[in-house]
Parts: sequence; C-alpha cells; structure tokens
Amino acid sequence: MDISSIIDNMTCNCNKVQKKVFPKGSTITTYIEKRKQICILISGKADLIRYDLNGYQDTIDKFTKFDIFGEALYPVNGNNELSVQATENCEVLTFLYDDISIKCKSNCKYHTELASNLLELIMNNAIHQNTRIEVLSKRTIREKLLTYFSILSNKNYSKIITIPFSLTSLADYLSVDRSAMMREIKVLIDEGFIVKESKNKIKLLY
Amino acid sequence: MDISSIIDNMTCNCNKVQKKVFPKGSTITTYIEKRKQICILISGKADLIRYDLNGYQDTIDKFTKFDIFGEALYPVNGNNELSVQATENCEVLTFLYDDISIKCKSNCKYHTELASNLLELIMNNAIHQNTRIEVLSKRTIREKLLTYFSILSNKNYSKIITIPFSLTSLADYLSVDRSAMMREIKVLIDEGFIVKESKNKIKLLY
DNA sequence: TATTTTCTGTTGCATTTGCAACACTTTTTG
DNA sequence: CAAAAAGTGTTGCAAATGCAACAGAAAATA
Repeated sequence: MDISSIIDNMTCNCNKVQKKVFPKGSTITTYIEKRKQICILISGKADLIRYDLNGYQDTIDKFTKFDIFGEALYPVNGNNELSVQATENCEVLTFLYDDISIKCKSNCKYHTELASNLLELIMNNAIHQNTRIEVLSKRTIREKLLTYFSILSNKNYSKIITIPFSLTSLADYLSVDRSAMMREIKVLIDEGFIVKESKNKIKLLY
Repeated sequence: MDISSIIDNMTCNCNKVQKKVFPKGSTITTYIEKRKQICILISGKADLIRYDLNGYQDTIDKFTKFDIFGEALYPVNGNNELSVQATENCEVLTFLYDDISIKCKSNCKYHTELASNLLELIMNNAIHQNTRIEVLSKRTIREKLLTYFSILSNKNYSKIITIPFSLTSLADYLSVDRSAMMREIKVLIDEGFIVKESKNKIKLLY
C-alpha cells in the first residue's frame, strides 16, 4: 500500500484533492448532498453513524487506516442522515469522484496514480464488505460468532484470535443484542467450542 | 455505462482479458485458488453459492448485468467453497487484477479504459453492498422489510414498489426464514403499513 | 488520583424467529 | 399438453433473541 508516499509527494497544485486533519470527536463529513464525494482515511479512526427519525443514533460502520468512505459509495436515502465522526484524531484525503476519474483533462500524473491506488483500496473495501455480509447473513448469533471467528483465524493462520475491538463493538458489527451475544459466548465456552485466553483473545477448539 | 461498447470494440490481442459464454446451469467460476480473478457479467444472471461442510448449499448473492465478482473481491476462507453458477445464459468478461492494473507495461489503451470502467463498476458494487449491509444490520424481519422497501421506494421516487425477484429470493436476500417473512408481511398488511397490489408489487402507506 | 464514563457480565421475561410440515398455485420443461 | 419443479401461503411449536435492568471492572479524563 504505497498511497501514503503518494500523499507525501503530493505535488498536485489543482487543489481538487485535499488533505485535512480532524480532531477527535469532530464530524468528518455528512451524507446529505448528492456530490460524489470520496474520502480516504490516512490515519486515525472514525465511525459511520446513522441518526434515525427519533434522533436515536446507531454506529453502522467503523473505519481505520486506508479505509474508504463517502457519499459516492452510499445509496441516496432520504429517510435518515449519515455522518462520519472521528473517534480519534484523523487525517483524511477528500475529493470528488469526477475530479479523479481517468478522463481528467489535465492528465496530471498525481491524479492517475491516485485513481490506480483508489482501485486497489476500493477492492480491499469490497473484500471487507463481503466479509461483513457473509457474517451478517448467518441466521443465529452462534453462527455469526463462529463465522467471524473462523474468518479471523484463517486470516492470521492461527487458532488463537484477537478481536480487534471491544465486545460492545463486536455486537454492533454483528448487529445483535450485546447481552444476547454475551450469553451465546458463554454457551460456546460451556460447550467447549472456544476458550477465553484473555479479555479479547479467544482460542478456537473447532 | 459504456463498458459494453468497449467490449464490442475489443481490439486487444494480448488475450489477458477474455469474454466467455456460459450456458444456463453451468459453473462460471469457483473461488478456490488464490488468483486475483475478476469477472464482469455482461449479460444474463448468476448466483453465488456456498457449499458448506455438510454439502448443504446456500445462495449468498445474486448477480445481474454489469455486476462484478470473483476471488479478488472475496476473503480467502478455507472453510467452504464458493461457486458462481449461471441461472440464465451468461456472457462474462474475465481477467486477473494484475493484468489490468494501470501499471500495465504494454500501455494498451484498451486496458486503461477497462480499468477506468472497472473503477466505476466497483463503485456501483460498493453501493449495492452498503445497501445490503444496511438492510441486513436491522435486527428484526419487520425492520429489514421496511428498510428494504424504503430503499426501493426512494430509488424509484414512488410509493409503489416492485420487488425485483421472487419472495423466496427476497427471504434469501434478507437472510431470514421465508415463512417467518411471509408471516411478517401479513402483519404489515394487517396493521396498514403496506398494501399488496399484485404478486410482487407493494404500495407503501408510511 | 479521584471521578466519570465506558465496558463486561448476568438474568428473567416477552417477543420474534426458525423449523417442519402441508396444500395449493404458478411456472418451467420435456 | 402433461409432468415436474419452483414459488406462495399458512400454522403450531420450540428455540433464539431482544429488551430492560442491574452490579462490578476497567479505562479515560480532569
């Protein structure tokens, strides 16, 4: 992933592509207009949050280094407002899809390279999404957990896995009730499918 | 979407990009190797099917015109085999990601144009995936249905929506039990949230 | 370091869901 | 056109899940 070097060597002076810094707690962008905005997270962490009609908020996605987000990747949906908020200090690259597409008249080398990297990033993004869909499409909490654990295990070639966020966030990721998830984890331990090595380290026995 | 014209004008003679025809019922590809294969469906319909350890099969995704799939977009997962099967006669463009990336030495104009189109297609794909994730992340069948209906309604600027596939497939898409979904649809009708106009035409009253 | 906030762990209970089974209708296929 | 296959619609019941509520542990913050 050499996009960071591209950004450091950023000699583009057409200011279509901007690198901005967002302090923790601030709003990086909201999905309300119909611009085809694309954001690349260079450093830090951020959450995609939905405010529904009752003002209730819900974390629907989490972004880390080199994740890509923005209106251009989201369906237009008048029913609720989406907003991306920095949960840590963030560096973000923002631009409009139309400004970066290969048709770019100025034929700026920087743009072409960014487009190439964008393709790479967005393909990674697709893999993440497909992973999430695979997990979410399981019907029971038990299956969701086991599938998620297997994916982590396969990725790191190890039966000992580390959940990369809190159990509360895991419940969000799996889209299940946290207490019901805790209950199921206990059942999996009792039935000998998994062992808890530490707070978020789990050993798979299957 | 002008990718079809590119394919028709295909003058590329390096045979890295191939257009193949698959008859209904045949297997287009399987996700077993670790090549970074990408497929673009030019015409027809296909299903992504998972065969689990018990030999049980499950339709996990459905592809139509200009949808993009292939190993390059899927996490490597040794636990089960994925396979894409034509449910109608299909024309498919297949290539390896590395052969198409902009670094392509031969600087072939066709390749560059395909990469550009690929970016466009894969962004559309991301929108579809985000839509699906939004729906799947709802906790109850009722919310899944209402969210899905709203998205269709917003997309077509109409309170009368047409479900683009059978109710059986809809249950697959929502990842819920079909009979439970039918029951919930009946409840929604009884409570006056929706009206059935015809077999798969629904009028939203909310 | 004290205090506030977030996270973990647990439980009872009502609701939702999946499962199995069946009849009937519609569509596809030979 | 007849037979087979796929889809629709329905129900009882057991199992899974969400919800609410709480206490204690851990982490973040002032």
